[in-house]
Amino acid sequence: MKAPASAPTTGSPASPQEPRWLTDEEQRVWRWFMEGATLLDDHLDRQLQRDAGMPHVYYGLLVKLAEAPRRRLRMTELAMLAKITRSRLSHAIARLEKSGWVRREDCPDDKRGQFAVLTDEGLHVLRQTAPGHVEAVRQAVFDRLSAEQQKSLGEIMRIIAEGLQPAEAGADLPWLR
Amino acid sequence: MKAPASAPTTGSPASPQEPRWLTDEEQRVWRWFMEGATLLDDHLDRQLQRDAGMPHVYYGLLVKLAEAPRRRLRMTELAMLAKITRSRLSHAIARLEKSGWVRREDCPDDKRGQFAVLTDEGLHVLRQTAPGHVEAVRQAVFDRLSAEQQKSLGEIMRIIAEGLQPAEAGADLPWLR
DNA sequence: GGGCTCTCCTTGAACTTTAAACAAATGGCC
DNA sequence: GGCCATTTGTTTAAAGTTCAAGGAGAGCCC
Repeated sequence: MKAPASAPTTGSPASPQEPRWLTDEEQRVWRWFMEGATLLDDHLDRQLQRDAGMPHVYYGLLVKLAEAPRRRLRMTELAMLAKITRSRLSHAIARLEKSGWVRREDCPDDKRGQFAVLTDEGLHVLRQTAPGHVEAVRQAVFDRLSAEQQKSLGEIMRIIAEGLQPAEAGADLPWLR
Repeated sequence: MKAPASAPTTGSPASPQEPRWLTDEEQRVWRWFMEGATLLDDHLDRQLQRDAGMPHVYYGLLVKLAEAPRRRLRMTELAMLAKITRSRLSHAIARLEKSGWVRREDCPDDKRGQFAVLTDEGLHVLRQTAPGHVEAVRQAVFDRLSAEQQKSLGEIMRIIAEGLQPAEAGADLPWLR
């Protein structure tokens, strides 16, 4: 799907080395993966845009804040938890601030630092929209999979995720993971 | 992760019905899913942006065109295959046209219609960059999963994808799926 | 303290995506 | 033929994301 099918099997490897093409079976897996992931993310994005007035990623930010100690997190910490760049987070928080769901606060210890703080209004939106969102996730994913499949899915995605975590990520931030 | 943990189990269902919250275990699965999918897509996006000068979705469009009969597809057909809106496709093709990798062609049968055609140059870029891309996919996914896991992953994602396919999609387009 | 490097976060421009509105062509129906 | 709903693809503007650059404070070494 994403790449030409199996390889024209060669004898000795050439200089740039014969690419390890995907087999037909691997291609099928890969195609379903991309298709499922795309459709799911688009679906949840539309659901949240409609019901909560924000994209999926922004919703995820509010959730992280809601779970944090005083409903607040340092920008860098939030960025790492949400797996997005600080730049993207800056823009996102600016938008959420404009919507009144998050406010910024200076960090007393470090004058460079900023906290993103979930406002009462933000918490309210989250409470209002969480049920609908969980239901959407359930209908799209959990309702359709057996207990075994759910377990597999978790393991598989954990493996993939951990493989892509920049090795040093969080190594020096003990309070992460 | 995406939603508060398990439910304050109620006796009788309330009016808007007690939300079917995710259990802790489901939450873990869901968190790894989102995290893995996000990291993987970002990773491949960066890989292709760096090596091919285009985002992952655009690369996917070139692949679809390369696999199509005369390296060409109607806009609507391509949009359905790639699971994107026609609007998005219009913009994408405009960009790819500017890069010289795709050209538009009028449809003789239907004056509204347009074909997107993969140019020789486009095919060349694809050939150049496919090996690197497959390798990236392999390293991030297939090299890390057992045969069993690969099979599970395919099945699971197929189930999710098919559940989200608008039911009528392609029903009237027999040449699709 | 002075100088150096690194970290924290923001900014602006370029690019991509979304959503809504639209023109043109088709196809069916009378 | 004439009308009307639908399909096809594009366009516009607003929203979101990426990339490279930069200001400002912290940390360290002398």
